[in-house]
Amino acid sequence: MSQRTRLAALSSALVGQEICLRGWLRTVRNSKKFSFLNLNDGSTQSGIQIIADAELPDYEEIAKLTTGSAVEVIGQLVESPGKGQAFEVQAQQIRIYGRSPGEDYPLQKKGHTLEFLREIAHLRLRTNTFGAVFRIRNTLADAVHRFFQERGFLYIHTPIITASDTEGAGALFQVTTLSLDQRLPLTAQGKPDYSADFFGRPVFLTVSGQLNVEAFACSFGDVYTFGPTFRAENSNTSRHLAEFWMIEPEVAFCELSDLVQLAADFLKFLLSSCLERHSEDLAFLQKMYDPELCATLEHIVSSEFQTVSYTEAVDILQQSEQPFEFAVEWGADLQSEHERYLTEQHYGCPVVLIDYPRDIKSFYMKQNPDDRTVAAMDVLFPRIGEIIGGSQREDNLEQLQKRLRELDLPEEEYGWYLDLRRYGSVPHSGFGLGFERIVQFVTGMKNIRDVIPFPRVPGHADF
RNA sequence: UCCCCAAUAGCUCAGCUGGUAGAGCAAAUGACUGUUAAUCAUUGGGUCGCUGGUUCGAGUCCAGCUUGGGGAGCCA
Repeated sequence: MSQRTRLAALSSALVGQEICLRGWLRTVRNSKKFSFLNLNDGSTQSGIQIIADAELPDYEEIAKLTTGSAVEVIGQLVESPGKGQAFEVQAQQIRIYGRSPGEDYPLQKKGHTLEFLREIAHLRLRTNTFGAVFRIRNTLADAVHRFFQERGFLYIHTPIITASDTEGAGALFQVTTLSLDQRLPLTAQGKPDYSADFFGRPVFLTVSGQLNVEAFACSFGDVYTFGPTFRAENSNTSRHLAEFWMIEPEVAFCELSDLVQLAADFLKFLLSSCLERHSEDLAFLQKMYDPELCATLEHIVSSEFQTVSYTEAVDILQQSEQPFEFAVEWGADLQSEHERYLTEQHYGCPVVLIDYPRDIKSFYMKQNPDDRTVAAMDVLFPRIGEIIGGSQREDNLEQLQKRLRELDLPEEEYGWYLDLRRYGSVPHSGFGLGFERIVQFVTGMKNIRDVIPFPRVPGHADF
C-alpha cells in the first residue's frame, strides 16, 4: 500500500510526482469524459480537486460516487488549468473504501444551519466550519501546554471524582454505584446510607481542580491542570456546558498583580498561536460568521489589558449615564451589560477587574487590608464578558478559619486544605479559564455547543 | 429556571382577511470536452411538531405540551 500524503503537506515542490491521498468526497461533478471529485482529508480547510478520466478502469463505478464517499486516490500532482486552486491531481487509480448513498446522506452541497448540524454531531465534523473549529481547538490545546511547559509549570492531573464542593462553583453531579432501580439502603434516620456506597461517602464529579492543585503549587511552585469539569447547573445559554474543559494554573510566591500579568500573557499567547497557524481556517470563519474576527484577535494580541479595581469600575459605570437595565451599586455583582460596557465601550480592550467585595466572592480568596474586598480578578473580553476568573488565595490560617466560620462551612471538611496554611504557607494565586470559551472567542462561533465535539447540556447527552 | 420568538418536503423557506400544499436546493434518471455549492431536462418526494378546542371547513385562530433559537440568571 502506498504511503499516504496528507493534504496539508501538499506544496508546489511535489508537482509532477505521484502521490496517494485518502479522504472523503465533498462534491462530485460529472461530465461525459471525466469527473471532478473534491477530496478532503480533514487536515486543511481547502480540499483538492481530483480529475478522474473516463479512460480509468472502473470509471463506471467512479462516476457513480457521491458526496461523503471515502476513497483513495493515486495520481500525479499537476498544476491546475482551472480557477480556484493552484494544483490538482490527475488520478491514475481510485479505490472506493465506502460509498455514501445520496438519498440518505444528510450533508448536501449547500450551506446548512448550525442548528441542523448540531443534530448530526457525528457528521458535522466533515464540514468546512467544523474542520476549522476543531483544528483551531487542537492548536489551542497544544498552545496551553506549550505556554506552561516553556515556563516550567508542572501539568497536574487532579481527581475527577471528588468529595469536595469547591464552594460557589455551582451544582454537582453525584456519582454513585447505588442503584436507583432498587430500594436504597437507609440509615436509622431514613437518609440514604452512604456507608453502603462505593466510596463509603457521597462523592461528585469535580467542578474545579483548584483546591487540589493548590496542594501541588505549595510543593512544586508553578503548576496547572487542564481537564474535564462538570456543572449540573440548569443553564440554557450559548456559553454554558454541563461538561467542559478547564485550565487552572496555580502559582506559589505569586501575588495578584503577578497573576494578572500571567493571565494576559497566557491569553495573548493562545491567540497569537492561532493567528500564526490558522490563517486559512480563520479567513473561512471570518467570511462565514464574523467579518471582524481576525482584526479582533490581532487587536487583543497587541493591546494592553486595562487593570481596574471593582470600586473604580462601579464609579465609571455610575458616571457613564448609560441606560442600564440593572442599577450599579457597590457590593452587588456586575451584570453582563456592565461588563460589556467596560470592555467594549469604555476601554475598548480586555479589562481585568480586581479587588471585588468580599461578600460576593468565595471563602478562599485573600482578604485585602481594607477589610471589605478580596484579591480577586476577572478578565473581561469584548463580546463574551468574563473569560477568566481567579484570585490570590487566603494564606493566613486564622483568617481562612474565620471565613469558614462566617460562611458556616464545616472546618473538618477542609482539614487538608487548612494544613497548607498550617505548614509552610506562602502567598499563592491561580485562575480558571474555560477552554471552550477561548475556542469560542477565537473561532467566532456564537454558540459554545459548536466548539466541543459532542456537547452535554441539560436534557442532552446524545452521541 | 424566567422572558421573547419560531416549528410546513432530506435542507432553506413562501403560503395574505380560515376554503384543503408551493419554490429553490438536495436526491434519482438522462444530457454535456475543464467544472468550482457546475449547467440543462425529466421524475419521485408532505400525518403542515404533538394533543385538544373554535368553525360547515384549520398549515392559518385559541389553549396546553414538546423541540429549537435569542436574551437573562448561575458561571468558566
